[in-house]
Amino acid sequence: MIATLSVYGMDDTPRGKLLSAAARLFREQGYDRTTVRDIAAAVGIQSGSIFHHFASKEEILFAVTMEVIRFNTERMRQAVASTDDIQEQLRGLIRVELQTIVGDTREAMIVLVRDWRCLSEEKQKAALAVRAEYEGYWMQVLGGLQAQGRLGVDAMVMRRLINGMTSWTSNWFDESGQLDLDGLADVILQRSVDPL
Amino acid sequence: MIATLSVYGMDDTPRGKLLSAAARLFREQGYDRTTVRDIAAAVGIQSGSIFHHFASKEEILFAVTMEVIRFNTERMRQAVASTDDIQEQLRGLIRVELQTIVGDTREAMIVLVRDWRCLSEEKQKAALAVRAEYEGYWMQVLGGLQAQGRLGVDAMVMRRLINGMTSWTSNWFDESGQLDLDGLADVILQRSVDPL
Amino acid sequence: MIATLSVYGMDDTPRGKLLSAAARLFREQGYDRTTVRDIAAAVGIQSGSIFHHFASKEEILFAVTMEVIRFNTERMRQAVASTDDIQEQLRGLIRVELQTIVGDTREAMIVLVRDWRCLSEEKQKAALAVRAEYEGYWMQVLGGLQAQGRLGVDAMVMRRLINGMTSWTSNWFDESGQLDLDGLADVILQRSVDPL
Amino acid sequence: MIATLSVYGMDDTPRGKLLSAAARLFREQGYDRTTVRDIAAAVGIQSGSIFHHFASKEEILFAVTMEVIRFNTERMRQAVASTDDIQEQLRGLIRVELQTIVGDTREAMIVLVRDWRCLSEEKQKAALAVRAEYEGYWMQVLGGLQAQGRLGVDAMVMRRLINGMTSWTSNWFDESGQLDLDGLADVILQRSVDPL
DNA sequence: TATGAATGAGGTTTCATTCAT
DNA sequence: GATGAATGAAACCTCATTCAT
Repeated sequence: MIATLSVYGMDDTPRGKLLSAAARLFREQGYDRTTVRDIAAAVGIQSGSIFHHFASKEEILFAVTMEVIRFNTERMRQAVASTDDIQEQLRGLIRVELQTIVGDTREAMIVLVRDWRCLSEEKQKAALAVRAEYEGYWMQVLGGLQAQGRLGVDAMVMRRLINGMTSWTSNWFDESGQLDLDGLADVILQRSVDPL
Repeated sequence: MIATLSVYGMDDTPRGKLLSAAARLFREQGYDRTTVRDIAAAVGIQSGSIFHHFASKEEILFAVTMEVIRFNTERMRQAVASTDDIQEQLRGLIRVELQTIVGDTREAMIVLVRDWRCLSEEKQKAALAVRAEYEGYWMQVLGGLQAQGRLGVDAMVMRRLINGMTSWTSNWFDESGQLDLDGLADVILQRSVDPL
Repeated sequence: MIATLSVYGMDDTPRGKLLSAAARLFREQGYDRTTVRDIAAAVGIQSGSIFHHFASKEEILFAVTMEVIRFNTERMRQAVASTDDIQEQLRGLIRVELQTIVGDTREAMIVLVRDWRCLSEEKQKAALAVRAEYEGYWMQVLGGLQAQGRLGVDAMVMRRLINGMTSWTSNWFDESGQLDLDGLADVILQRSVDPL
Repeated sequence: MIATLSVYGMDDTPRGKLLSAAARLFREQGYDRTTVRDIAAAVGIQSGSIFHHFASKEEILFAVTMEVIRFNTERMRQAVASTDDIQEQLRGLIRVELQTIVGDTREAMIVLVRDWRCLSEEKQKAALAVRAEYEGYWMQVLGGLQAQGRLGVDAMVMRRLINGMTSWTSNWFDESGQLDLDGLADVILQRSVDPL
């Protein structure tokens, strides 16, 4: 059910390889502890050559951020579009968000959360603007459920609680464990919405 | 109901003032971006003088980490000891954990989560060892509820979900908003455990 | 009265456009602060393409230097040739030198003085050799006046004083001000030579 | 007659030695071509240590600039104060300016002129503000002579011409030559002012 | 204990130049 | 002739840490 597109822009071009390597290194060591030399070495070029592709180290972080936000927003759009049943829409959103956090965009998502403050305020604003669509899907679905009286709490608060549960999975979830991703999504769904 | 001890070690001594200042700066700027000079300036001494109190910058982070873990573990112990009703014990744990994250130890808790990886593996292990008691209280209570069939999911998984919800509050919770801390604790409790 | 030839070599060819752009940029930013990219961008090509026209960045500076020396030397020759009256010859030299410094070769002349030391010693020597003819005209005329006892000071010293006055005009002279170029030339002449 | 104070701030302190070395290197190689390592090596410290004394390389240039302006302004003040005869005052100004350019502050004066544009606009403004007093002495004296009808040209223009003659001496004057500094000053004076 | 100058390794970035296409 | 990605040396600057005073 989950789309398996490769992340926009993280392709086989020099730029794409740089972004993939950077995302991995940022995740492993943190943005501040990853040197431009590290990134260059990971793709087999000299550190100075990086600056033909990105104006600064921060631009690399920004690019990683934007690519992953755009890519995952598109996934969210698809999840909502795939059904008309609002509860199933929520299940889809949760599944996809879990997928983004423990699956193919895992590296970038961890970076996105942890190194967010390493972006300048300007860049944070730009990223938030794109992120708005992503959150829009959540509010649309949770708002609908709240209107049906099935949430028991404000939609925004519920979004925050779900977001906490999903993002925290990066710290513990083991795909080879007993509980699989869809199972976890179901648990979270069950804790979030009352049955009709 | 929440204990209002001051955090152990973050007292009026030079060392304590250093720790408070460091926790705040680490939270604001991140560990890597906070310089020893920043910390020294915040308490009005020279950067070289810091090394009479701590052997290295990392020792400061470690000390902040350990102080807050010990302090909050003691709070957890009290929360469990304050009642025999297992559901009330869980409510207490949730309340206290929220309190640690948005209340008096907020600075240090954010640092604890975000800058965890800046500690050497050795120090991480040492901190985890102390943290074990903290998590022990949770497993005792959640394990009890699971034994009563009131959890609907593995106790460990539930702990992770709750931990996600509580820790994420640092990103959004506003004490001056409509929902207060106890109200939020109740919402989380309700989502976690089935009534008898 | 002043020749209005365009500077040799600074024509409409790619090489000529490069030289003009370089002279302007060197004047504005200094040789060291002007990048090969700046120059390339100013004429709408890529930086790598510059090296089809010049072997190195320094060769560009050298070419600017040589073009302007040759061009202005020719002007000097004409100024001396245009009259037999020795005082009028000096007036012509002063006028032309002022013209080179505040007029059409202004950019290059400022560069010539200020960024002289950016040329290798070898190139400095080569440029000085060509410059010798230029200074020759001055010495011929001032030497003649000194022989007539109308200088009151050694011809070489007088040449240095005049050169100081003329070259310094790049720092202050405003063509739209009250004093025009010929007027200034007359003032300098008057301060240099005693009447018969 | 010429004061032989050592330049303010260019004393035996680390900072003073740094300034002297920097002035010499800037003069020899130009500001842009002088590296922080060069300066550090010249006084026998590591390059990083420079930044305990100056916040940036540009601050060193600025300090050199300001010290020499202040020092020479004080000399000018003394030159004017030393006599009431206006023509002798002018002789003093010329002598002192020549002294600043070929004598003890030679290094810094050449730098001041040639690398002026390497200062940020902000710093240029700050330096000009201090320089105003220096130029004030010239305008006071030349204005006085103009009022007596002994200048034959606007005082401001005359100041520019003299400034050209004096500053250019850095390119040619040889103290061991036939003409000494006072002799040169007399020549310039003679060319500038008509006798009563 | 406190100071503050010094260290020295290492960070990001710049840039003239090269070269395969 | 032109391109533009890559090089690699070197630039300025940062910063945890040391140590004589």
